[in-house]
Amino acid sequence: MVTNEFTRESRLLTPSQFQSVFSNPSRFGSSHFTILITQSNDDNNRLGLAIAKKRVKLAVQRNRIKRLVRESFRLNQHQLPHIEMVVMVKSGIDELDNQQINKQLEKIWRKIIQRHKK
RNA sequence: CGAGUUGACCAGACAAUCGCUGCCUGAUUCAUUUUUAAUGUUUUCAGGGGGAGGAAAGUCCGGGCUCCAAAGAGCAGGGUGCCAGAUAACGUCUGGGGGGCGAAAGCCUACGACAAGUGCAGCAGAGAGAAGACCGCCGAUGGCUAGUUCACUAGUACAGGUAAGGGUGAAAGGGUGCGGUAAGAGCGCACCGGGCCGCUGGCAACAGUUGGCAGCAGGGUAAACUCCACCCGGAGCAAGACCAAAUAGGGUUUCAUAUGGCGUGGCUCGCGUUGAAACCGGGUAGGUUGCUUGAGCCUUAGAGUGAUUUAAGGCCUAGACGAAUGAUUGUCCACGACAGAACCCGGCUUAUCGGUCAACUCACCAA
RNA sequence: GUCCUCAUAGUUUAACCGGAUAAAACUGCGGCCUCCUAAGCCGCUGCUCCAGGUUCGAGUCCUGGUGGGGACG
Repeated sequence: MVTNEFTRESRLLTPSQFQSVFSNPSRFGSSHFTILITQSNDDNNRLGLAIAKKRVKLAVQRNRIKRLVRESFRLNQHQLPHIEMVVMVKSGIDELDNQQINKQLEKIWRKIIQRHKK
């Protein structure tokens, strides 16, 4: 049975968890995203978000981006391998609309899946 | 109906699918206790109902709350500034007064005191403060020159007089008119304006005055120092409290007593704390709590011009913590602005697509 | 989230107690000199972050805003 839930177990919660990703990452990117991933220790995928105030000024826009990333991750998580990832953004992303952001994310997921099969 | 003013309210709607969060109910799992059963910082599932704003923002004021001593005395420092009231409090609000703008409704207003003292005003200008003679006017009086009717007249502009006029400047020591004079001048008078004293109205700010007094007055600047009146202790939920890994900072008793060091705004006082020995146990990472029922909202009635307040009845309306309200699709319309709670309230300020309602003013038309 | 600070040529600093032309160095551009470059010399470049207010007068004083920098678990 496949559910599209997004619980606390699918997130990075503590600073130490974030550190483990930052210490040994492989990078993926697009024009407005940078994604760091490492192999997960158990069966869960974990997502962490790092959206700097410097990159996106307004709180409304930051929230919007976080929601879109989570939503996309939620819908695609079962296709991904068991990894821990941190999503970072580049400046200018707040000028994109929802459809453009979703397209970019889907591209990245495909890249990650392909890379992992090799 | 047109132009405008003020106040209040709303902040796309509906449906389907997939998700997030904590609350309630029921079931389930686990743990503990004395078996039936109860409890819960346990696990999972189902159902129900709730889930960002008018500014949540800037952090500009004011409170609550918490710790520092229970927040205390003095100095320093800061704030406010017409009057009265409202309030928990305010730099906010309400009403009133003065001043300004507008045809009106109405709007704006840091608006105490330069007659307590000190300071400032470049350049220009003669002079910038109880002033001043550059041009001008006069030259009565005194001087000089001339005349002769010799106790006078004319001229000169030397002494000097003069604040009317010109000119300088942001600003030049009441205004207009008449009299007056050598020319002038509140020098005198009339009116206007202002001052002091009184009276009347008002709680007061202030207003009025057909009353009296003195010709009239030292202008501006206090968002210059200052004076006067009133107010303010400091930090902040990363405050603080509790449970507690690693590591090694503490409490009690006795002794000691520098008036030092540290803790609290800047200082002084004051207060707390300290150094040694013995005994006993303590608390960073992390977690829990503080955390939402509150100066709360709605309705009705009373008091008040109003801000507001009193009473009765009803309601519970976000509490997250790597941070919840979303995404996709469809339909409709006026095609959706500014923008996201983080301890909580009262304000102010700033950003903002539009829409609805009420009251009032002016103009036009009709009666 | 809370608490502090700063803003002047392209950059780094000045400008007294508010007083009229906002000063200096480096850089940039144009010119002179030189066969060319460097050096040297001359000239140019400003809404004092923005908007109001106080004052006769504001870079300076007051109020509101904008933008940057920093500290605290």
